[in-house]
Amino acid sequence: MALDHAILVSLLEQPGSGYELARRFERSIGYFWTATHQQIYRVLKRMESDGLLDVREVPQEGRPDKKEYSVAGPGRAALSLWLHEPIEPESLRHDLAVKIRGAAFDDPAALVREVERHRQVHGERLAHYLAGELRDFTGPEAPVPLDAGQELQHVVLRGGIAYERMTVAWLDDVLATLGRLGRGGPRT
Amino acid sequence: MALDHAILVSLLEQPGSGYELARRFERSIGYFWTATHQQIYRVLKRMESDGLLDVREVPQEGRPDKKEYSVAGPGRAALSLWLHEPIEPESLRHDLAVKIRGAAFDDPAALVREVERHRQVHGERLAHYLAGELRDFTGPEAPVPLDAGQELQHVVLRGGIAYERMTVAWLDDVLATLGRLGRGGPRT
DNA sequence: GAGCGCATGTAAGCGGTTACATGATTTG
DNA sequence: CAAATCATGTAACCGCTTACATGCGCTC
Repeated sequence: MALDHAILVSLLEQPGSGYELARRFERSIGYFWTATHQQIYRVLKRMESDGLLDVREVPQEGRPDKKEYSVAGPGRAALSLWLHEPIEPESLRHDLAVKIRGAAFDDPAALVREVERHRQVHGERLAHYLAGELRDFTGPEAPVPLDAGQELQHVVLRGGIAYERMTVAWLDDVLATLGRLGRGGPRT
Repeated sequence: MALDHAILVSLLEQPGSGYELARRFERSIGYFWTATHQQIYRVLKRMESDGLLDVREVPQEGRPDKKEYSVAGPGRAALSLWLHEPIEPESLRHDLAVKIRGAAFDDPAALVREVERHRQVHGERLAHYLAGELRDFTGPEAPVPLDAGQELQHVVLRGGIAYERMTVAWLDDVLATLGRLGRGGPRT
C-alpha cells in the first residue's frame, strides 16, 4: 500500500487537488509510481476521513472549484513510521519478456514490430527525463546549490534515466537477437 | 493477465506440476514475473477447466502424487493470439524511490541501512543470474550452438542481468548522495 | 459545434497477497 | 524429535484497472 505514502510525499512537496496529483503521477512521481485519478480520489477521501489529510475548498473562477489537500500531523507521523519500516526489494514484472520467451513457440519475426514500438516509447521517456533533468537540476536555470529535497528528487530521477537507458539498450539487444534468428542463425 | 501466458510458456518449455511451476517462478521465469503457489494452483485449475491445459495424474513413490500439466491445442492457440496483440510498455513501481523522496521530510541518514540492504539483495541476484548465464549459455557446459528457444531465454536473462547491474549502480549513487547530504552538503 | 482541459466522482470485477490447512517423507 | 521438502489446496481481503458519468469554459 505505497500509494498512500506516495501521495503523502507528493502533498508534502506541494499541496494540491486530486486532479493535480493525478497529473503529477503522469510526470515526476510517475517516474517510479503510477496511479489513475479514480484511485487517487478514493484514497484521498479515505485518508482525509482517517485524519491523515486536511482539505480546503478552493473556489475558482472560470474553472470548477477544487479541494486542496495537505498533510495533517497524523499523516506526517504515518509517513515517518513507514520510512523506518523495511520494505521488500522489488522484482520485475515484465510482460514483454514473457512474450519473448513465448516467441520460441510461435514466429519470432512477428515480434520485431512490437519490440520496436516498446523501444521507441522508452526512448521517448528517456528524452523526456533528460529534458526534465536539464530544466530542474543541471541546466543554467536550475538552483545552485540544490537543497536536500532537490538532491533526493534528482537522485530518483537519475534512477529513472538509468532504467530507461538500460531498457533501450536491452531492447536493441533483443532486436539484434531476433534479427540473427530470422536470418537463420550465426553460421556466416 | 499475463500470469496465464507465463504459465503457458513455462509449460511449453517443460510440462510440470503446480509445485514445480511455483519453483520455476522463483528461478528462471521469476527473472521477470513472480507468482506464489496459491495463485498458480487457482489459475491452473481455471485453465484446465477452460480446456487450455491437459492434466495427467502421476503416481509417485515416497512422495505425494502430482498432477502434471501440459499445454493443450486451445492453450497454444490462446498464447499465439496473445503474442500477436500489442501490450503496453510497463512503468516502474518502486517503493524505495518513494521512500527516498520522502526522506526529505524525515531523517535522510536513517535510510542508509535500508538502501544498503536493497543493494545487497540486488547484488546477490546479479551474481545468481551471472552464474546461471555461465551454466546455461556461455560456459563450457553450455550447448553449442544454442537453438532459437535458448537464444531467446538468454536474451531475457541478459535483460535481468542488465536490470540488476543498473539497480546496483543506482543504489550506489543513492548511497553517495545520502552520504553527501549527511555531511552537510558539497561545500568542500 | 466538436474537442480539449479542468475537476470530481461511482461501480464492477479481478488479479494478487496473506493467512490458514493438511499430510507424507526425508534430513539433521 | 524438529525442521525442511514435496505436494495441493481454501478463504478473505484489498488494491488496482476499466468503464461509465457529469458539467463547465475555452479554443479551433
